[in-house]
Amino acid sequence: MVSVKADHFSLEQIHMSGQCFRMSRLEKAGEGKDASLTNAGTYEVIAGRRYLQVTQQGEDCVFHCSDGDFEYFWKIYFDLENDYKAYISRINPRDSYLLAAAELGRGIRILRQDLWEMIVSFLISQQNNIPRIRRCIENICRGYGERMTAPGGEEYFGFPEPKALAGLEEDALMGCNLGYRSKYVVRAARSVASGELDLDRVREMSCGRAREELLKLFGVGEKVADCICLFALHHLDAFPVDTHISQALAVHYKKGFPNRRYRGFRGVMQQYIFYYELHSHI
DNA sequence: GCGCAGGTAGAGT
DNA sequence: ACTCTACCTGCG
Repeated sequence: MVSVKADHFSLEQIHMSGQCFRMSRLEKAGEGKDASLTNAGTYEVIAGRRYLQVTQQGEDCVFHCSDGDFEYFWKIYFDLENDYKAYISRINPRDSYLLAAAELGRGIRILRQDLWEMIVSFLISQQNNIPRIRRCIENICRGYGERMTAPGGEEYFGFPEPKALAGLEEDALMGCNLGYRSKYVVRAARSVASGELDLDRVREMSCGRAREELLKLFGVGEKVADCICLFALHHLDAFPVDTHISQALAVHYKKGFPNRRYRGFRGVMQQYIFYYELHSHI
């Protein structure tokens, strides 16, 4: 168990920001509606083959893991060392829209998630909704991932390795409710398993080169490539434009988003806008 | 029943 | 270089 003070950090907001599809609030007796009001709760997070329970009450976070796992994995995963207040302070004081978005989502962090898992997750995300994306990924893990037991005894499924999916028929994952995205995932698994796409090399690449490389995958377009760059490779300048962002830009940034001003951390601003568009709606 | 949900590939101008 | 459309599925 590791206890830390985490100022302006919110598991709930990270959960609701829709960047991580294997994070869920654990329903415990006695934690009803009140819990969300005080920003308190316990979440279960599965990342690749790892499992974590983490509890937050206000600024106090308790990670239910060893010191080593916290220091060398989860602290990095949650980007706890990064100063997001510094990003927010760079917002144009006259941009009331972005100020409001950042204020609402100030507890968001850009996670450092597994590359392969993000490739699959965002292949599935296209023309889809978040609840179903979660179900699709859970189905894939249950069907093809390894059954694991956490130190605390919890049973869960790790995310399947490329090898485990590469041998499937292209439409096999329709059984996991992926629909037409099945062939995208199977073909991506083949590309990685065959070495055609070297994930370790992609990790070493610049944002632009990584994006270029990811775009070669069947089913990966600009938006999905940007999501992978942002949520797996932690290229904070990546700025995925989906339907929500596109609409927000059309309303609030008719002259275009101020890319110059936010260069280097545009992806953080993207998340504030995305979160705001999804969760501030009246 | 119909449109939409964190888009993309492929065909047609 | 654009614009248009089909595409699985489930929820309002």
